[in-house]
Amino acid sequence: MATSAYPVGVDLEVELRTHGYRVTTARRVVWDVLSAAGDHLTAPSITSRVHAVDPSINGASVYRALTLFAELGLVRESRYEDASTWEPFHDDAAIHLVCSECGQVMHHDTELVPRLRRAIQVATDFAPDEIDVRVSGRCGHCPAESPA
Amino acid sequence: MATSAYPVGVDLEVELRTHGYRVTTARRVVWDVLSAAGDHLTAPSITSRVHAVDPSINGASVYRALTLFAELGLVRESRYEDASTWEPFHDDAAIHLVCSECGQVMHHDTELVPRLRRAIQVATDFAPDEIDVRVSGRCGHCPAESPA
DNA sequence: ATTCTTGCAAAAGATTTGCAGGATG
DNA sequence: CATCCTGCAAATCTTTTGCAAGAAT
Repeated sequence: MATSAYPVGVDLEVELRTHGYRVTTARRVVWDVLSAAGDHLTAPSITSRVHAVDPSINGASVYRALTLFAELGLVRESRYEDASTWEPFHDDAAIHLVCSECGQVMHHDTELVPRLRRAIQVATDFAPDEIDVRVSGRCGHCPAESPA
Repeated sequence: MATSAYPVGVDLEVELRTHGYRVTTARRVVWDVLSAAGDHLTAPSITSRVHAVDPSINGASVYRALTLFAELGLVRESRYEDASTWEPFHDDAAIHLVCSECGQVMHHDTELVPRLRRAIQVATDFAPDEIDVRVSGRCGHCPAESPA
């Protein structure tokens, strides 16, 4: 059950080299973790996943990789006030379905997002930029709550 | 220019007393900050706003109040992995419009949210619970970027 | 008066930074 | 082989918890 719902479509090595940065193990592993995860992750959770792959990679390097990726526009850092979560940049129309049971995250494309954008433009004086939709619930693989 | 876009509609004192908790200054101030803010806030930002009102309230009490409010269902704690933000509980259909310029947050009700819920139910095997929509952009009061 | 809550302080966890050695181009 | 990156460790900031004193009922 691969979780990757990300059409990654970004060659990390090319991106790094193009901008004069070096391709290193730490950066590759962090990128792999982000690509595989499919949803916003906090730095600590990214770090622990990175460690599962290669425990020799230091936490500080994870932070440095994330910061770099953000500068390159490869990941999006969501700052809800001052708490950060990170995920690979992806199209607006993809919304997040987060299963409360198993933590699995799916992406779902729907024209309702562009539609929502237009609705906002028409109904308000707000000029929308990014739209972030997150839905919690139960995925198809997790059994419905049995009556206790 | 009141920011409060929240139809609060909750009497904190009643909620507390009903459940056997005491009405204290700390709890009242934290509640006021949340009600006035209008969007997800992290604990540190809540704490600093609380301190602006009453510096004698300890940071630990802010955390304890938030935890209590969450248990009472008065606020919603959004956990994106392990980072938390808090806001007063409100109806699903209200989406967040966050101005990147001035930080102002507006709520906007739209039937597209319930519609989105139905669309998910129909198109996927995911059973949606809470839907959280956040839109960044520029509000009507902030001037469009002038060509540099 | 009773006991729930708070403030304080210390502990545990998250994030940033300086520096010397190691890997990359 | 020049220098970019990393690991380490220390510093800083966020969040949690124990305990005795202070408030709310």
